[in-house]
Amino acid sequence: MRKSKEQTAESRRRILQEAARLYREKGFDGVGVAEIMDAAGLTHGGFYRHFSSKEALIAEAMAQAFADRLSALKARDDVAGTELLRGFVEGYLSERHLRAPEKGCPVAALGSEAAHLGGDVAHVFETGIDRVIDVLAQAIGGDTPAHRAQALRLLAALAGAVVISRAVGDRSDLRAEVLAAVRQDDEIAHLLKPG
Amino acid sequence: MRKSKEQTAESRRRILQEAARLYREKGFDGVGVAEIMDAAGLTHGGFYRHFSSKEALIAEAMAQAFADRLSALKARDDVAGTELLRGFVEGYLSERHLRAPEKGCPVAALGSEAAHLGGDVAHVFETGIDRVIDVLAQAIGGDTPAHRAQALRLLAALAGAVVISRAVGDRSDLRAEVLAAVRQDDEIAHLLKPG
DNA sequence: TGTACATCAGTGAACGCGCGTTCACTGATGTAC
DNA sequence: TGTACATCAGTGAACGCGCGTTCACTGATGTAC
Repeated sequence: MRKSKEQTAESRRRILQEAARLYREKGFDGVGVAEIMDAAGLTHGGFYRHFSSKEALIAEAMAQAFADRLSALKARDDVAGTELLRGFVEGYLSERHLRAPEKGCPVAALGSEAAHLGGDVAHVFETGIDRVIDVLAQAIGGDTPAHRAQALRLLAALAGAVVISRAVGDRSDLRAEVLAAVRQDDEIAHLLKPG
Repeated sequence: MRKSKEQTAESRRRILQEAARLYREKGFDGVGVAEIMDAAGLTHGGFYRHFSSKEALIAEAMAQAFADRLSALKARDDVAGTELLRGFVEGYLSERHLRAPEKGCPVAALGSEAAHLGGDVAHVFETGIDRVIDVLAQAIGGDTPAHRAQALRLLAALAGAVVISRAVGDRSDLRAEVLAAVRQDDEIAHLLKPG
């Protein structure tokens, strides 16, 4: 039953993609190796041909999740920085993002759980967040400390708002209230203005 | 071995206090019922004399965590609103808070995990956050929608910054960078000004 | 190019372990007379 | 106030279950000649 190099690489890709999706949806402790392998169309026994442990998979899956987000951002390379920022903020604060963490921001979906892992996972979050901040700072005005600071304020406010929104549940008045409040922030409202 | 009503109530209090502490430190899936009972000085078998399930304990322990935070805030009833706010923000963004999630904000410590539980836990988070926002809005200027909005922006920015800081690990340059960036936010910097 | 053999991706059963939960039991507390 | 009995907080062993991980095995792929 040995598979070709291409098929092996393809299996690995599917495992990472399903892991990146399922972890964001259910949390690191909410998904087992078997469920991920099943979603990838494999049996759980073969897992250790690809990864040395569940924690190693988590680190690589999070790198995948950040890479996906970055390439989605950079795919809009043609549009102006202000357009990119507006799309990012609108998407981040959208009902769709709240309801689909499995396709969304790893920080909002898994930030507080990642803190318990440390090691490689912390490093992946550090690198991933740093690159997102780079892209956002560039879109705001350039790679200066002041623009990076504004990008970090933006990400913190958005991630905090989404964490709160998801924690209180979808039938809470607080959800709409916190989303509206963050939209009204001076710096963020400025990014959302058309033109 | 039956205990008096007072001792029973005292046991319940200890279980809730240890649960509130350990969950914030290690996450809901990172602590078992046995570890909490042990920390409370009991054996695990007696757990179900006090709570119907682990999830019921989580809900009550989170209510306890929010109540503790609120009473710490309200204990400073004598000081002016601006002093209360400055103390809250300084404490939230302090290295001590980053390093001691077990005594800190439940949103920053457990927000993304709470989203997976829903039900009673979501309701506890909703109520707890709502009350914190009430106190902060009062300290900012009163119970108006605009002041509540500012309080929500503040909590979102602080929680987001702490989630990011803890996720990237304590040896990351990003940690200091995000904390400094949030401190420089216009609304927050205004709260931090003395006088 | 063809053959013989080593490699190794994937299977499915099995492992030990810790988890949430249950249970029979103990004996001090609370209650009814 | 004292006595007899019911209650029930807490103990410690046991339960079933799902988890991460290991392993013997299969057979197609890759490699060496």
